[in-house]
Amino acid sequence: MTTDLQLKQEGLIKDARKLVESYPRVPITVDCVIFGFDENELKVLLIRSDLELFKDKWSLLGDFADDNEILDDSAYRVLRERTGMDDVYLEQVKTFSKPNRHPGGRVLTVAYCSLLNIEHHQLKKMDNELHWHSVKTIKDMAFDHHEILNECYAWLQKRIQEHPLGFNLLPEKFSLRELQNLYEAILDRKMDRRNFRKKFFAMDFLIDTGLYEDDVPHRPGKLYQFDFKKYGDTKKKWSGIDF
Amino acid sequence: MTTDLQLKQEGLIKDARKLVESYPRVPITVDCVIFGFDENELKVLLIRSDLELFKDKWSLLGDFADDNEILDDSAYRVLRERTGMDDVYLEQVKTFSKPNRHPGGRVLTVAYCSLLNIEHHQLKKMDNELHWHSVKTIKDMAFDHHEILNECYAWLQKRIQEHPLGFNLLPEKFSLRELQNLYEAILDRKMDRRNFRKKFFAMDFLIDTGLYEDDVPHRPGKLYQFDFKKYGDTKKKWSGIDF
DNA sequence: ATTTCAAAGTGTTATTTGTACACAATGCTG
DNA sequence: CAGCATTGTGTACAAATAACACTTTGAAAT
Repeated sequence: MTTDLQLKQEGLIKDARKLVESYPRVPITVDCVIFGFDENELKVLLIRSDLELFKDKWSLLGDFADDNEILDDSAYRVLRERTGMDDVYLEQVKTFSKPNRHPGGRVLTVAYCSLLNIEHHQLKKMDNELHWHSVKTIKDMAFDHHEILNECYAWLQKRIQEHPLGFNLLPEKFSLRELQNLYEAILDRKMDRRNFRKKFFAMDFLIDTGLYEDDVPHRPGKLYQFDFKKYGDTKKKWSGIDF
Repeated sequence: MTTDLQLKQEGLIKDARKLVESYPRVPITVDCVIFGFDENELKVLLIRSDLELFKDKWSLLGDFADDNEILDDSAYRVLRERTGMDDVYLEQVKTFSKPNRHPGGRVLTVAYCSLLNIEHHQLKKMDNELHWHSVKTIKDMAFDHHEILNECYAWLQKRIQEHPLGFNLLPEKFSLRELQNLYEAILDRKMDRRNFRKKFFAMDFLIDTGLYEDDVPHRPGKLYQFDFKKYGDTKKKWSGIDF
């Protein structure tokens, strides 16, 4: 049964469609800034540009958005396809729209920031086009990807002081030294060991596993886990890392 | 003179263009969440939806992006066209991409947050389609605009504690009471008057104009200006409003 | 003129948080 | 079993925050 109202609705939707179709369209990509932590350095996962024009340059992991795909899903898809990992921390950071940022014409890209544990990620798909680069020294990036990286890095520095993101970059069990090394690498400054410990213990989100490091040539440190559940449940304030 | 190298370059660019052209395209809009402050309330400037389908709903100020326009410029254009104002605070907040967020088909929108002084803005263009609404009570918004508003409001709450944005919402000269009312309205909580003053004076960015309020039925307060120059020059830390 | 009112303006104290700093305990190595 | 490197811990001082009350001022009402 088709009522007048339904007919009218359909007409209005057709109008809306006509309006939308009268405007220019732009190809959309997502680019993922995938951070990892290894050898006490913050790393970013890059791929050799697949554009012949940029054949000596490194590129963020990205792809064109599929039709009717919400962009968060596009970004998860890129991660899955490239790293084989599924439950990775991911967050939208910023959209880049300079008309000439892509040599093939206007392409708008939405940058996502992602954090993963390098070791856990088995690199099944780690062909020789993919490499981890030190964030501090990487040069020669394709497109405007260096600008995107810088924005995401700045975003991360700010974000990690407000939320417990860092644990996504560490193994499930970690020592306090590893945790501090991570913070020092990301924030690019030294912190006092005693105050660092005090701060984290005061937050009360670290679970003592009862285990110890076993591959160090000195007194081994305790291993902890981050209590994601408690953090999620209590919504207790993450008191911020300021040092 | 055309060298081989130039020819090759042109070939590569053509390839790149072909690649880009093989992907789907999406219409892009910008939507501006324009905040104002009036009657001790945070307001947002909305327009009656121009879509017949949403004729009883309110819409953010937005427009489709022009060809080859960087989106920041699109947003400034929207502001200029709608409010007649040119030097308005504006910042990109987030991109929204749900495939069904627009009834006329997929439209991606980039949300911008903007702060302006309601009184200063002469509303030359203030036809009766435009209205200031209380952020706390507004309902019946078109598209996913309520979601966008909420994200921008949350963004503002966070941002105003880290940067001196609030002054964009006030007249050039303002009393401390007005400033505090602004913070209380945005952060939605009461603050201690003495500590508030102490904090702002300690930052040392308030210029005493020597003038006083003159339209109040009680002891008039001093009027201050925010020292944008000093703030910009010194990059001195904005110590944050926590109360 | 005097009183009343409402908000401006001001300081102190207690508490919490941040910072600086040093020494004993442990487990591995040779 | 001595030496080494790193873990683990506590205290004192400084700075920031939070709580709190009284005096001053100018306009309005009487």
